[in-house]
Amino acid sequence: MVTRAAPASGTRAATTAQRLIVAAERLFAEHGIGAVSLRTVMQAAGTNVAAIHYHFGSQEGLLDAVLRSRLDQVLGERKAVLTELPEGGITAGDLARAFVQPVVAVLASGGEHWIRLVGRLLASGGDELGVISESFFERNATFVELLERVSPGVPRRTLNFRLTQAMNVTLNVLGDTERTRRLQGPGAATWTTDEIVADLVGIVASVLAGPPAQ
Amino acid sequence: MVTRAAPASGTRAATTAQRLIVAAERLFAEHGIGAVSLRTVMQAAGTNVAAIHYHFGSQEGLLDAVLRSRLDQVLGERKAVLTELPEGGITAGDLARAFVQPVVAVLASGGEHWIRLVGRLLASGGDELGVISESFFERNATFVELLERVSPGVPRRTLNFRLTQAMNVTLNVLGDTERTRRLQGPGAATWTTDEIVADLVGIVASVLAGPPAQ
DNA sequence: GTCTATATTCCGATAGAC
DNA sequence: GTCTATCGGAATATAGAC
Repeated sequence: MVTRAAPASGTRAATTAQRLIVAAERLFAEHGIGAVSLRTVMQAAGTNVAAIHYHFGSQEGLLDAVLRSRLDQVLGERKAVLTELPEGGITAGDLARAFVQPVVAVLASGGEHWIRLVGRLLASGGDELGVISESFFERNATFVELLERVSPGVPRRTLNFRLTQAMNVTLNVLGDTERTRRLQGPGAATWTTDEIVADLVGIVASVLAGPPAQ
Repeated sequence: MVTRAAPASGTRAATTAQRLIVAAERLFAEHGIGAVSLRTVMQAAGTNVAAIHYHFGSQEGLLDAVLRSRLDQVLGERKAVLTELPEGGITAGDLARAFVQPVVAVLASGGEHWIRLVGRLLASGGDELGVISESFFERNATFVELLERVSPGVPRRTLNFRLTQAMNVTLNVLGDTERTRRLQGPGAATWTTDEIVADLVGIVASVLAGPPAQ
């Protein structure tokens, strides 16, 4: 039932709880939460049904553990990136890079499935995001303040709206880079992840800066 | 098994097949496809399990029928909107309005659940989109050509990328307007749908026009 | 902590009466 | 076309041995 913290680096073998989280992360991302049975997770993790109930209590507890497993990394990266921004003269491009970077960091550390899962939950509209929702999405206060400097006079409601959709786009793109490539046509097969990130930052900068004058 | 066309307007009562589609559309949108059992759908539609198998053959056939149920409307609206665009001097704002309008039309005719469902499937990354995928997303050829006039010199891959994300944002916003309001803070409770659409068009125009100069 | 065995409920799909 | 009844299997969850 109790969710343990990640072990110190250098630990030899993955514990049963860790293997369950890794397996659930992938299966939830690929097939959706409701479509994955505990038996499937248990089988992928090489253990038995009782282990899931012992460690996480229920299906919901398992999802919660999966979401928490990379939350600290994102929040820490977000905080670090914000303090590194210069005091004045921030452009929309600067903000876009700072906004996308924490998710890129998760991707680089093998968290593509986590990103896709969170993107799925964001698109689902339900309250399954649980822990994630408040600490990850709604608490964008610092970003909103910085965004106000870039776009003075724009109502706060609109700035929040742009931030929400910037996050939506970021998760949708980075949550499945292979599909992102596939959707852009046959010529995009050699698109590197760095190039995708660069184009993504461009879109996020567009969203944050607001519509062009007509 | 056979999916019938929508009845002529003026038909008095909804058929069993129609009630099943309506119920499945809502349940799939709210809880995800994999999380909805045929028994839940059957109960919401006020019929029995055998009816679903009789009309749609299987769970997959039911999803297919739900997706098709509003596809013609979107495709027709898309075609109409494109032919109404002026020959020359198109702005990114013009394109954004033309891009969003068909989805707004679906929303206005009670299709919010359908939009949310399609948005869910787009975020899921699987191939469950089936019929929708080719005719709705990938065949953006006309839009890409128009976009090339607005943004000359930009690689086609990037234009496709922008269109994909424009659709992602559109579905995410219009698929749950109540949540869109909620996410923008307590002050947004009185946001009308028309105001949301106006801000959405602004974001889509930003995405289509590309990042601002820095 | 990890396993097997099991209790109980629910699932998709079909058969057959009407 | 619509219903009841039912089959075979899979689901969550727990009990209890080790």
